[in-house]
This record gives sequence, structure tokens and C-alpha cells, in this order.
Amino acid sequence: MGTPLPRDPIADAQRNWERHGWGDVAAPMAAITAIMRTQQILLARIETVLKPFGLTFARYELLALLSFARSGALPMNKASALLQVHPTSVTNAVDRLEKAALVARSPHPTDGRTTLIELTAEGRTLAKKATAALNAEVFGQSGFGDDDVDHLIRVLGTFRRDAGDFTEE
Amino acid sequence: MGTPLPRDPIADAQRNWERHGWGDVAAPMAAITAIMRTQQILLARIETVLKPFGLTFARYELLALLSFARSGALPMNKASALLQVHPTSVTNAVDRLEKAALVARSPHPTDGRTTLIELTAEGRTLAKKATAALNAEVFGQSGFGDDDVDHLIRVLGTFRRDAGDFTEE
DNA sequence: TCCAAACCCTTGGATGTCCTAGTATATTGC
DNA sequence: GCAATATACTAGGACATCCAAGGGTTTGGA
Repeated sequence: MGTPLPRDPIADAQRNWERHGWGDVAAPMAAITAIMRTQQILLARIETVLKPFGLTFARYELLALLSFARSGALPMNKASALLQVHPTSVTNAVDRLEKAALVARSPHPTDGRTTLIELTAEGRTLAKKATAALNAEVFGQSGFGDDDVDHLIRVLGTFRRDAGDFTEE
Repeated sequence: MGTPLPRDPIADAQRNWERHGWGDVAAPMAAITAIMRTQQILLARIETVLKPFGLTFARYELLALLSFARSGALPMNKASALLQVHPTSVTNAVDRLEKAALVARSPHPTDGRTTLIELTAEGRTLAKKATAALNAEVFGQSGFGDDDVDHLIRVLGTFRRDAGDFTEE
């Protein structure tokens, strides 16, 4: 997107909020906006690393999830729940992964409503390679200090729990 | 998307990473994944609040930016830089806002390449109302503690600066 | 037993984001 | 002064996300 700005646009927004008398919510506004922007940056990095593998983040997440499934297969609704995305998003991702022969659909043995998705051999291999690349080029160079990582995991974990993502812990 | 999961899927992923011998990057992976998911939750909240106004977050951000512009108008490329999105995304947002009579395009007085965007009276009014709603229903109830907000602003600010978003500060 | 309610997946539509390319206007350098 | 380069916006296409709605399957209560 281009050249660095001379000043932090989010800090500017925070100052604008304060100037307009919304000082009580200026800081949370800045924090939330920063999260939105950080996600955008991280997503761009991830997509850049995955592109050579012909994967997007959404498809990679599904491959990775399947690669960790004990049985090697998951019902679509289970995948939707674990990835915390809309069922139609999973349908979309599976359509494309299936076309690329990385996963396969199969009927559930006892429940006629359910469709199972399973990694193909190619899918499993590609998942391994893509994970190695992400580990080396993104997660291993996040730019966050160890203490900050711990803090983020804790604070955002609490947030996600309070938002209803999960119960325990 | 539904019922809370019994366990945190991101904590599970972190355990899977450790189990596979990627313990050195498991924590950053979890932190990054948590940022992605938190963004999704926050975006959903924001869109819910904006929906009654007929706005999306992308369009709201543009309205808000214009409402703070001293001159009351901004070149599209300036808006693109400040919002940190691709120029075509701004074109898209302006198209829809213009159709809704919330902003207007006008030619730049001296540079024939440039298009200025300006709030209409309706646009200015709607921006005010939408901001009040977001302040009350999202930013004012972020769920983050004051200390966590400060920490997020600082950590993510450093991250964004290192990522090339801006220079100073 | 049987029908209504619940559940699962897919299709179609609306939005947003990015990339690539194309057109028009400015600026720069020879 | 003019050609080459740079900049600004837009058009078209690929993807992802969500919502609404539809068709098939299961479950549960009358």
C-alpha cells in the first residue's frame, strides 16, 4: 500500500476523539482500531507466504485443522465450529480444496445429513510444507517480544471467552 | 455462529504445535491466531451497531475520516493512505456512499488526476450519530481493562511502526 | 406411528479486500 | 518543448465472509 505515513493515523484518531469530548472511549477505540489494522498486516504476511503453495489462509486453516484430527476426517459443521466461521465459508473452502485434490468429501456413515471432509495424501503433504513455511517466515518472526506474546494470549483469550467463543479455562 | 465450544480452539492449536515439535513458535502462533479471531469478533460487533444506519465499517471509517478533515474534503489517495487500504477499496466505498448521498466527488482545483471527496450535510449528520452509537455500544464496552488497553496500544503501535505503517513516535 | 421442529449442507446475493491493467493527467529530464 | 516516467483513479476478476432461503435427514413429542 505504499510509503510509511509521517504519523500514526490511529494515534491521530485517538487525539481527535479526545478533542471532541469522547476522551472516555478514545483509548479503547484506539486499541480496537489497532487490532483491526494489525490483523490486516498479519493476514497480508500470511497470504504472501501461502501463495506459492496455492493456498489462502482460510484454506490453510482447514488443512491444518484436518491434519490434527485424530480420525483424519471431520464433519463440516465441526470444522465450522472449530474454525469459528460461517458454515458457508467452509463449504466454499472445501469446494476449492476439493477441486485442488487436497481434501475429499465423503458421506457420514450413520447421519445422512452430515458430510465428512478428509485430507488426501497430497493435502497432508502440502499442509506440512505450508506449516513449516509459516512457522519460519511468520510465526518465528512475529516481531512481538515473548512477554508481549504472553500478554496478548492472556488478554485476548479472556476477551474471546467473554465473547462466547468457548467456556472453560 | 453458535454455541460456545467446550474448550479454547486456539489453546488446542498451541498444544498441537508443541506436540509436533514446533514449541519455539507455538506461542506467537497462538497470539497471532487470537488477533485474527478477536478482529473477527470486533468487526461483527461494529457491523451490528452500524447496520441500522445503513453503514458498514469500511464506509463508516471513510465518513469518520472526512468528518475530521480540516478542509472538509480529502483526495482519494489521501484517504487511501490514512485508512491504510488499497485505492480500489476507497473507490468502492465512495461509490456506495455517493449513491447514498453521504459524500460527493469533486475535481481537484489544480490537479486533474485527483478527485476530492467531501461529506454532504446528511453524511456529516450520519457520521455523528454512528460515532455516538459506536462509542456507546462498542468502544465503551470493549471488555478490555484500562491497563490492557494501554498495553495493546503500545504493543500494537510498535508492531505497526515496525511493519512500515508510519515512522515517528 | 407420524408430523413438526431441529439440524446439515448448499446455492445465490451483497460486501469488502486485493491485484492487474488501462486511461488520463503531471512531472521530470534531455 | 517533448518524450519518458510517475501518479491518480477506475474497471474487471479472484477470494473470503456473512445472511437468507431451500431441500434433504433425523429426532422427538403427541
